[in-house]
Amino acid sequence: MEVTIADNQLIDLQKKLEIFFQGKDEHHEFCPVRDIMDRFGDKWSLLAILNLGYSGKVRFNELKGKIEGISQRMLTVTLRSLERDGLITRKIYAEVPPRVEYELTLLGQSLLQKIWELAQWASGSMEDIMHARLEYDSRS
Amino acid sequence: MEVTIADNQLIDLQKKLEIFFQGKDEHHEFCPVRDIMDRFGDKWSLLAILNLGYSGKVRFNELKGKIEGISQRMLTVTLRSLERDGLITRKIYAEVPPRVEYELTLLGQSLLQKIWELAQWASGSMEDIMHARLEYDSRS
DNA sequence: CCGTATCCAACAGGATACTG
DNA sequence: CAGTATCCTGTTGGATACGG
Repeated sequence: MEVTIADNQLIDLQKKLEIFFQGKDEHHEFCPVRDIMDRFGDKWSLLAILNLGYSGKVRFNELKGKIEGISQRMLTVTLRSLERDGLITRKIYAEVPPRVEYELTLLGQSLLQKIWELAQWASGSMEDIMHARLEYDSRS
Repeated sequence: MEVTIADNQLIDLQKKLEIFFQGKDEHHEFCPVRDIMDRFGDKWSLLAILNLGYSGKVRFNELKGKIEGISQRMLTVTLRSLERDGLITRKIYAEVPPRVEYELTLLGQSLLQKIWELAQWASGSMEDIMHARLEYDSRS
């Protein structure tokens, strides 16, 4: 029986998952995963982090211009949440008019790395997914 | 001026982001990222994929038992969406009582790999995040 | 310029009851 | 067993107006 590289990778991953699953309390929430989504499973966090990674240090309205379609309210909410989790810093300059600059922390940069990899996956898999959808929709 | 490894990695990533951002149409949605979230940004998809990766081939109610708190309706909805995107397969056995088995496709396994890496990040960063939160909350 | 406050609509998703 | 169908609630996030 032939075993492909993909097979080996899956088996490898399954072992890791086994350890991961067994590590959790039987009646406790499966936290790390839930926590990922709570961090950037919303509508704007991912885009905010990507733009901050791309632009470096950015002012509020500058960022607002870069994230197409975001409202003032949601940008504030999103940035506050990221700041609270230590993913970005917020620097206020006591000028008139006021200037506020946002920037990724080291922790934020490490998350950006992961998000980037995920974006790569999405980019590379888009075609497969679209094809699968067309087929699925044509069957029903 | 000293340049750390982290600095280099960030600069590297910024270059990649630059290419990525410039590649998109100026007035077009930033798709790959949005698409990621549409794929598993909901409440249950991630957990479903992780459990399918862990268990291999699973029946409906078996999976329902593994994903704590999910309703019958949401499991159906989640699985249908994953199936539509070609991430899992659904095999119906014409028996009485009926048996339906779900399994990750190769595409699904490749996503699982990415999710696993993300879960690792979340696991490793949890402490930092919690610390940041405590500090943030104490300041306000 | 950089927010906050308030109100409101849309939608995700839970509870329950019913079927092939 | 493996789902639908229906109803209903809570939360997300958009629009708008106002404040430091």
